[in-house]
Parts: sequence; structure tokens; C-alpha cells
Amino acid sequence: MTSSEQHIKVAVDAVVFGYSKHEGVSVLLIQRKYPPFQNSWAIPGGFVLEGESLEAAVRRELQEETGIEVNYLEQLYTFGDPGRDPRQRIISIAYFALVQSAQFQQLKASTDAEHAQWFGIKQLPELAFDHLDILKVAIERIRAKIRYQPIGFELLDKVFPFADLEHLYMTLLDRDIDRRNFSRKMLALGILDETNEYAKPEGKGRPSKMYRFNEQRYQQLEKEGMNFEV
Amino acid sequence: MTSSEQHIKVAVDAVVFGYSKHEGVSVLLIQRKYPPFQNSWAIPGGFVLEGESLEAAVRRELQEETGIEVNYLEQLYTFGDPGRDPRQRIISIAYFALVQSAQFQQLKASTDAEHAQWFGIKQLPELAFDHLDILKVAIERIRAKIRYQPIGFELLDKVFPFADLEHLYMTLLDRDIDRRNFSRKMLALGILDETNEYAKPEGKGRPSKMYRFNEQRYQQLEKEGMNFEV
DNA sequence: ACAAAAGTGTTAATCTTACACCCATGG
DNA sequence: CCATGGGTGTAAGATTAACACTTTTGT
Repeated sequence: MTSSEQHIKVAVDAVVFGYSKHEGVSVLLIQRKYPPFQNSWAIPGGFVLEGESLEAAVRRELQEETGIEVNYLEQLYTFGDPGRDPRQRIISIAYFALVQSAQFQQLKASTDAEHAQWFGIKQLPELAFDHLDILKVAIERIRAKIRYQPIGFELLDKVFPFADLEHLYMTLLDRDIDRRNFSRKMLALGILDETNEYAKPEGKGRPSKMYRFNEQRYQQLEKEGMNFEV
Repeated sequence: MTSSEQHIKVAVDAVVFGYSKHEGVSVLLIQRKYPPFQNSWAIPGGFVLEGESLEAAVRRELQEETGIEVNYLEQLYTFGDPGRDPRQRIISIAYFALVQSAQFQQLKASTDAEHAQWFGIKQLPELAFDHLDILKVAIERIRAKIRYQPIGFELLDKVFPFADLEHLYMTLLDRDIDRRNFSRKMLALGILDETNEYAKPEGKGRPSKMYRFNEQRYQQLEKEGMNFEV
């Protein structure tokens, strides 16, 4: 009941997802420079400062450790088992973040790539602490959530060809999707705006119309009781 | 990055839901004896001990403060804004718990009723700290979750008449449900066992068959890819 | 015998699924 | 002209939603 002798530390961690058509869904990891778990890969994160909100702490740590700015951020789960850090009791509030495809490409090309790096969610390296557990929870969450919330768009560019959206869903749901049924359903929701642009095909093939997610319209429709579901 | 000057305290809180046919869905609150918010109602909870898991802390605090044992417990959300407690920085990992109807009735009758009490979720008193926010998140969660997870059964007795289940769903979803369609759908899931018992009617009316939730069968079917959804 | 609650089927409408051919472009 | 990827409609099957009368009990 008394709090005076409590010495628990509070940290935040962020599982950042990125996507590209070619590489699929990836997470951003950093390589640890010091023990414990020296040289292992870990989810970016760190201690919360006095007077700093949890979300601000996440954004600050991501900026410091990877230089990235995320597009979408939500709390995932709090991991607090004694013993999850061998040095001391640390509870960590894990977040779940999405970056747009453009940002994803950008970090890939940057020179910091030695200590911050993307890994495809099917080819994860050894991870420090209980970070594999955290990642599993995050992957489960994104898989479940993409089905009933329009978060997929946060991973694409602002303007995207329809096939990218479809490919993202196939990747995350891990099954084939019928192109005709999928596009009919998506368009019927009324939250995609067709643009005048066309993708310049890489290689052969017919160029595709580009679409844009209409966030306002989505908010509106959601308020009216529509529910997104693929 | 350095943790040495961090003085954040870690607490857990539990939103406990109970249900009875007559009073609907209620939450368990305790009355504060000391400032701040003296005499206000609050969600039960308290500080996490060194070396104690978060879930153990919740169960201990519930036992100490209300004498109740919960049937279902899941992590809800972590509230950590600076300023949510006027005295010091406290982050609180909120949990979400369900007790069976029998337990619900029991506490109601107990003598501790001065400082622990059930409140219908439509008639909440003034709450301490940000506990109203926590409650709102919890209520949203139970409403959403009851639709795709069989958590409703955790609020009923082990053996229950079908009408109770239906009434619980109507209460939480806040709309009428067609008796025939609902029972057909529920029974089709194959997770309810019919018993030989019959309810003794309180007052008039035909006695109803009693049912039991078959947890094993549910686990089994879930593994095989069935998905619960009302 | 009547009031109250439980039990039970059918039909129309909607939504979901499966399926295949033509079109625009680059090489 | 051919290879590649984009674009589009229809029909059968499954699911959901709407709807009312009979049965059993207590009073």
C-alpha cells in the first residue's frame, strides 16, 4: 500500500511497422551497443521523463534513436513482469506505430542504417529482453485491426494504386483475395477518392488509377454508424 | 535516457463488472477515506509491490479492498498523463475484470457495503482522479468485446437460463434482439450445453431450460478457425 | 381462465463468394 | 505482337432480418 519503497522504472517501447510492395511488412529495430544483450536487436524505446506524457516519450525516443516520425501511434500493451529486464524492475508501455511507405524507403536509404534497420516480419533476428513477445503481440494486433479499422492507409503513400492496398491486405491476412470482390467492397465503403493521376508502370502493364483515403469522409460515416470491415 | 532521477510510481486499477438480471451491468467502486478526493468514489487499485507481477497486484488489491475474486481479468489500458494524480506522477495500468452473478449478489449483501459498492453503469457517482475516463474505456471495451468473444458467460452463473444471456446482450448492446434469431445463432455455435435443469420461475411464466457454456468446446472450435460473433 | 414468460419455423432480402475475359502499356 | 498487370459483371449460395402463434406455469 505504501509507495515509498517502490523502485520500479517506467519505459516506453514502440513497434514501428513499415510497408513496401516489394518487401512487404517490416518492423524497425535498433542494435544494442551495450550489455545486456549487446549487439542484439531491440525495439526502440527508453525511459519516460518526469513530466512527459507517455506518447511524447515514444515520439522523442523514436526521433532520438531512429530519426523517424510516425504517422499513427496507439498504445499496445504494458509489459511488466518482474525479471523481464535482468538489471532491475522495469515496466514498459509498448506502443504500436505505422509509417508511410515514403518514410520507410527513406530510412532504408539513410546512413544511420548501421544501428537502425528494417526487418521483414517473417525474417526477424534474435531479439533482446522480451521483445519478441512484444513484437508478437504487435503483429497480432495489426493483423486483427486492419480488418475493422482503416489503418492500412497509414502504411501506404497518400496516393496509391489500388493494387498496393490489395497486396498489403493479402500480405497481412496471409491469404489470396479476389481482386474484383475486394475492390467492389472497398469502393462501396465510400472512403476512397479516385484521383486523376495514373501510376507510371515499372516495367510492363497497364497503368493504374491512383486513389486517396478520405479521412474526413471516414470520420463522418463512422459517426453515422457505418462500420469498416474487410 | 538515464533512469536514476525518475520518480514515477506504478499502480494498477481494476474495473470490475458484475451483472444481475434485475440491476443490469454494474461496476464495483470504493469510497475514498482520505484526501485527495476524500469521500469520492474510485476504482479499486493500488501500488505494485517490488517483485510482484501486475496481474498479481490487481488480484491482491481487489482482495484487500473489496474481498472479491474475479473470474476473468484482462489488461485494459495504461493511463500515464502527468497530472492525473495531483500529488505525484503515477502511471496506472488499468485492468478489466468480470465476476459471476453469484459473487455479485454476495458482495451486495455483505457488511463491507459501506466502502465497496456496486453502481449501475448508467448511474455512476462522481469519481476521483481520471477514473471516469478509465471507466469509459472499460465500458467501451466490454461493449465491443462481447460481440466477438464469449465473455458474456463470465458474468452469468455457471448454469443459466437462455433469457438471461439474451437480456445481458440487450443491455450491453443497448438494442432489442429477436429471441428466435438470437437463440438460433447462439446454439448454432455449438458452445452451449443444454442441462436437465429447469429454472423455477419467479412469479408466473413457463420455466426455462438451463444452459452451460462449454469452454473446452469453445477453445477447440476456436483453434479450428470458428469465430464467435453475435 | 388469464397473465406471464418460454419455445419454436418460414420467407424475403441482403451479402458473400466464385469465376474469366478484355484493356492499356512497355519491350 | 506478346507479356504483364489493370479493370470490370454476373449468378449461385449463404447469411441475416423480419415476423406470430403455441406451450407451460402461477395466480
